[in-house]
Amino acid sequence: MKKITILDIARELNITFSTVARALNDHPAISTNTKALVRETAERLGYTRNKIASSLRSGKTKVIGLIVPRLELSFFSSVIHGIEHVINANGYTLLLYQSRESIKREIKGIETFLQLQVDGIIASISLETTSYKHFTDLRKQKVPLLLFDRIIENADIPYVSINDYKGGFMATEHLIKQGYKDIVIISTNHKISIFQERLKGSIDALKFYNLPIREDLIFYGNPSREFGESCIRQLYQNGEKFDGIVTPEDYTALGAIQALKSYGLKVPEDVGVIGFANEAFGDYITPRLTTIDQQNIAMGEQAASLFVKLIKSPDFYAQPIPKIIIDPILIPRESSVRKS
Amino acid sequence: MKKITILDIARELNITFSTVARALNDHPAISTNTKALVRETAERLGYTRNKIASSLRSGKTKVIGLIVPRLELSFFSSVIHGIEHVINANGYTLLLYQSRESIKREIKGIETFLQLQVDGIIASISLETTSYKHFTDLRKQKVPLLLFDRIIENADIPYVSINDYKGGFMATEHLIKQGYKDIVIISTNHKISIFQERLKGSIDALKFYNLPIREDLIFYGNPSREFGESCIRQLYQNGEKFDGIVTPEDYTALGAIQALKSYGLKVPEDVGVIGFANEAFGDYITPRLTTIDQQNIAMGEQAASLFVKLIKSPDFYAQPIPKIIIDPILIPRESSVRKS
DNA sequence: GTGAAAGCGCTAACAA
DNA sequence: TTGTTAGCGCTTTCAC
Repeated sequence: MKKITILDIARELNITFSTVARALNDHPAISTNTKALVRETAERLGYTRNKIASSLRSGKTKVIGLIVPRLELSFFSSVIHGIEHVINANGYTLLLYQSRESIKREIKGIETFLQLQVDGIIASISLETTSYKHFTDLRKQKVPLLLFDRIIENADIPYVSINDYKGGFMATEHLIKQGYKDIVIISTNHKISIFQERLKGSIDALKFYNLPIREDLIFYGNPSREFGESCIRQLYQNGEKFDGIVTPEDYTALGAIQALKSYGLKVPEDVGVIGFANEAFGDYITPRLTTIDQQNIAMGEQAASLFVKLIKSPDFYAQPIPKIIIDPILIPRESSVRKS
Repeated sequence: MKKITILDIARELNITFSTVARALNDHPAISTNTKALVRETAERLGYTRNKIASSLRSGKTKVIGLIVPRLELSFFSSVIHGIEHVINANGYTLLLYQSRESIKREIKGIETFLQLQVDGIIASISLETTSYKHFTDLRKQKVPLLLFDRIIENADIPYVSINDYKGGFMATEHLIKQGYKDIVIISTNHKISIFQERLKGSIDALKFYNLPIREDLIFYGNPSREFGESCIRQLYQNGEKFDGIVTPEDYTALGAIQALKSYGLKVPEDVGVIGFANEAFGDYITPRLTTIDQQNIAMGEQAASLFVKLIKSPDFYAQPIPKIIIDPILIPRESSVRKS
């Protein structure tokens, strides 16, 4: 079964292939009659437009490359939900690449996307990423790039993210208002801005409420269940007095809760715990995890909408570079709310 | 900054563009010297191969379309992990489309993929899918198609899945062996084979162990947390006697456990619960959820490997159509194991 | 309202 | 070992 092209349709109707092409593209100068005829014949012959050919000619692929660290985080899968929705509605398709938190793979993904002539790239950087050349180069090459969540500040690249500083502040303030006083801050040793901002927010909340900033109650590591557990273990072994835990993301909070339970400490009665990111599992565990929601689907939709809007403008990188900052939302659940 | 093509490299070196093309493709007939020169110049000028042009010419895009119902299920994101790994190692890229359990979107995805001239499609069908024309048509058009997990039987389409019958049997047998006697089977009203097989397995396990098959203890609905809850509610309201719950997937099990807890029933002491699919959250909840693991990453890798192997053969659909059936693995956790 | 013709950047058969 | 040439299927400009 040979593939049908516009030439086959043209032959069938005794017209030229350029008329067919125009008819299929709904060109205004083609008569309604011809259009109908062409469409009917296309349908009958089982024609499928070859987008590769049209992309080569037009220089547009209508494909957008998406780089995410990993799909296993429900945060990213929900953002993708939002992105895909808007992107598809605008006639684009998503090409997916997972960096798996590796800068090497991140670079590889960009390279692949460029070869495939994507119309642009949407990305959230890997935890490992500290050099940004592969992203700033895109700007130089005038390849549309938009970052979300894990963004790069001051790089003249448009982005959509939440106010992580505020998120960190809110989380910590929430624990304070619930009456927790000796608050442990678990942070990370990754340089990416979101975690730095959350930490700043937490520290400022302590200051704001006149609580001491104790360096021995601040932990830096690789955000994960294991790290959450290990922090609690250390606190316990050192006999530290503490009653609140602020974490950089939900998995760390999960590990912390599990470790606390294993030491016979009750959450939230003895220790209050708050996560960050509103991963789906937080609603299922016992106690249900208080966390900060990042409006995932909205973030995805806004990122995609902004991207689509910018890509239509003559210069994607025209100043001023738009940045959308979404408000974080506190989701109070059991892990931090003492029944009085 | 104009895009660099092989012509620019050729001009720079005073050779023809076809020599450049050959050098870049490591053609054996080109001297090592020329190759080095070409590569160096390409690098220096910042050349990026235009895969769209090469695809148009060669008829191969090295892109594989992937259709999954939804990324939010950790099952699918892990399978993708496996698929992406193998696919990338073989020089392919993944184009992603989520059907969101809608047959309409599923058809749309296939259409998009065909227009983009993907080299093949890997898919797991939506819950809604009962007519398979859009898939069997692919076979007619000789477009490589491989299904995984949610497959179509007897359609002469290669697939990779687990032995769902065995999984259903194992799950039910496990409860029986743990001493549960009045076993509720929650199944679905979806026609897709995996759920039908799991149900058959469950029923056969009851038969095998001489337990009665009670139609009033079998539920059919849309697998979800809500459905799990509603089943328990009905059982409770009808005053049914039961002590074991077999579910079609983990979210239904989660809902069941939450409902049981709300009625003051203890899991696993009063009622044993087993899920299916080994979703990530099962390990985090209280009690930890016993489930059936589908070897997600391995399934992805095997699916991708088989696909890559078949696509290299002269006829993707050569008989006999290969089918890989992976063994399910029982993951006993707290929700079904009575401490004696 | 439709036709003619050029060309996007590359691959590959055929020459030399 | 390298050059010449013809397209892949479409978009698009210029004619008429």
